[in-house]
Amino acid sequence: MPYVMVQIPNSAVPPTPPPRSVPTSADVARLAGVSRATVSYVLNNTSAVRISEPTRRRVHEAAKELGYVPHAAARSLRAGHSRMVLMPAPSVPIGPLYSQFINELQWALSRLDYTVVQYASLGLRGDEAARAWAELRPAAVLVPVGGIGPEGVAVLKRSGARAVVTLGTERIEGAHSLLIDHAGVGRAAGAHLYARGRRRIGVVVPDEPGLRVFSKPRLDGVREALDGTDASVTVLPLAYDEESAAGLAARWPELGLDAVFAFNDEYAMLLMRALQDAGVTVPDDTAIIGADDLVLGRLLRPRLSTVHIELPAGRDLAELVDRAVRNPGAGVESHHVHEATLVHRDSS
Amino acid sequence: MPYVMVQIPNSAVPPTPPPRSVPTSADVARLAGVSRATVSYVLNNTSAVRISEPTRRRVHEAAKELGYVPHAAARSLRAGHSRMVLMPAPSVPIGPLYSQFINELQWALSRLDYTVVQYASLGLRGDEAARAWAELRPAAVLVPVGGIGPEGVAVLKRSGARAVVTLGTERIEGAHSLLIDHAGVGRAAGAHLYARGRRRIGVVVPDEPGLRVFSKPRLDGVREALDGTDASVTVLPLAYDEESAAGLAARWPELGLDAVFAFNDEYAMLLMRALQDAGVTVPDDTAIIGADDLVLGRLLRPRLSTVHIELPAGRDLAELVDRAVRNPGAGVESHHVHEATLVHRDSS
DNA sequence: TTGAAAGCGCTACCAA
DNA sequence: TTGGTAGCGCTTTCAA
Repeated sequence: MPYVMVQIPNSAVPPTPPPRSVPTSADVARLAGVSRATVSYVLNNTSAVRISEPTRRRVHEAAKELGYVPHAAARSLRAGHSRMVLMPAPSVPIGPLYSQFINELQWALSRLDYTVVQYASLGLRGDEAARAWAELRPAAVLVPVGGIGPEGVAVLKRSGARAVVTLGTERIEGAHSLLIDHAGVGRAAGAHLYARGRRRIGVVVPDEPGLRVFSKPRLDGVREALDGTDASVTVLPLAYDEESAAGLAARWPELGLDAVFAFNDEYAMLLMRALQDAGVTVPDDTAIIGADDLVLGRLLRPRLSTVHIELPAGRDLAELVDRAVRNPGAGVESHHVHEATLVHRDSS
Repeated sequence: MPYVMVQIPNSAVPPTPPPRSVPTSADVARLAGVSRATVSYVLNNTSAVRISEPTRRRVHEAAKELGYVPHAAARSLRAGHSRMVLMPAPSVPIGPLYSQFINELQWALSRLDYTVVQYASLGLRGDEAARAWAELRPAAVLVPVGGIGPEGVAVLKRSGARAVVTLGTERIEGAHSLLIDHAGVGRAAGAHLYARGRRRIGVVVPDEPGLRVFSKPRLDGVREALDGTDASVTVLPLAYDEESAAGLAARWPELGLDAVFAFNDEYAMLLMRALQDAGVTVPDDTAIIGADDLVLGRLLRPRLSTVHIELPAGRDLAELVDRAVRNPGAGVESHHVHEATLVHRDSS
């Protein structure tokens, strides 16, 4: 273990106070001298029923004294539904762009009074994951990318999910789909490099399998843009470490590339450094373009060209979810996220 | 809205198949022609009871046909406990170091058959957050940093949490505490800069309030290391954008600093670029050191000195949680995470 | 204004 | 080997 015990041997601590069991609303009722119904009315501010002020006070005091906290599972079991929005937790560290987006989204959903929960379904494949999510009976499920198919959507809907929203490159049957145009990112990059006179174009594809969902359509986009031209596309596998980058840079002369689309700005930075260390001049020998328009791209020299992609605003997506939850009967919608736009700086 | 509807107007879709209600184990029992008890035995592989093979088959088939998925809330209500480990979702994009750590941890806990859930408690302050978490009746709660106090821990324990583990700079009464030595990071940086002959030392403190929990102890560490010496410490507030960095760099001559500890590698990169653009030479005019030992530090020129900090391995932490859950009566433990170690490269 | 009681879906005890 | 059933904690209808 990389750490070291430092304090409080087990025996030095009073063996936990009398393992008094968790207080329930019945306990509160007993202590306040009222019925469980009254407790529920008071604590939920039920407007259909008027409770006298003294009673209210007694209930609140009893609840506070016992440290009563309602039991969400019991409540939603009784209610027959929950206000939980479930998202699978990303299984690989996703970049700052998506972290930011997820935060915004969580914030917006909280404002709409949803309980947002990221569920780690690491081992699970396809439908297994959907089933695991369904066990929690969420009101809505928001799948960032490629983690679900039509059968998964069906499982969730059958078990009461009022909305399934996917966020990715393709439309999923039965789900609201937000289509992010990753292919468009590749197209923009490819077209730009071509327009700048480049013809032998490399495309970085991260080794990280979790990034495949992004890298595949981006690569396809480059191919599309260059299809029917005299330009060639070379796939360049790359791990996110110096050795891998140096290895790639060492092969640069034999590859004979005059441009590279580096998947995103972070990989672009990695590769650009390795190329520069190997004596390749950017952009004269080889042009480089990244994607995602991160801050770090502006800090590089030469400044990094990139493809900016607009993710849906957290608020808008939260509203889509809310609409879908409130009106699950309505048809499924598909939206296209704004197009990718090219940001030309000095590296291309 | 930054996106555009593209397909399937509401009216073009069959208004969702008859909103058949969610199948329960009773439905499965009915279809299979057995009792609910038998269904439960079969689906849970209850070993204390032997069910005939034909019956098992009938139950499994019925379950599959109905698309039955058990209801987690009902189950844990009945069981009186859950295997949920709850972590608050970070409210600001936390760096790659912590993302990586959280992933590892989730993986390790999944292996131990826990359901790991990140809960977004964005609006909530202090005890409110603890109460919200307690409503879910998690078996354990893992609070990455400064998001809980002793009262919060008490609330959670009262409502059945068998373990509360904190991960931060200080020990919290009643919780298992993993102490990460952020002050040690600052101390290492400060001592290093002093040893390199620097005396007028700046310390970057990010404007981002969510990073305060890290930046405060790191700053304190620098002060500790320099206390009683002839060196001075200057606090440098900085936002993570180019303008803020350029503004700071413009004031550099009047600040007269010969070294700066830049909070972490990302802020170091930002500041280093701004300083270089302003004509400040690194490390001759001003030494820079970062922290967290990210890949990007090795990609800068000069290569960035940094402070490496070893986070607990996900597996070890998962085992600590498991131990605590299985034996909640035992005393609370505090552990020190490994010390910060200095990585000297070219920027200092 | 308050209380009694049913029932959400599930599991586990006890009987058959 | 299988079924009946109580009860987990909560809300809500109906009566008092």
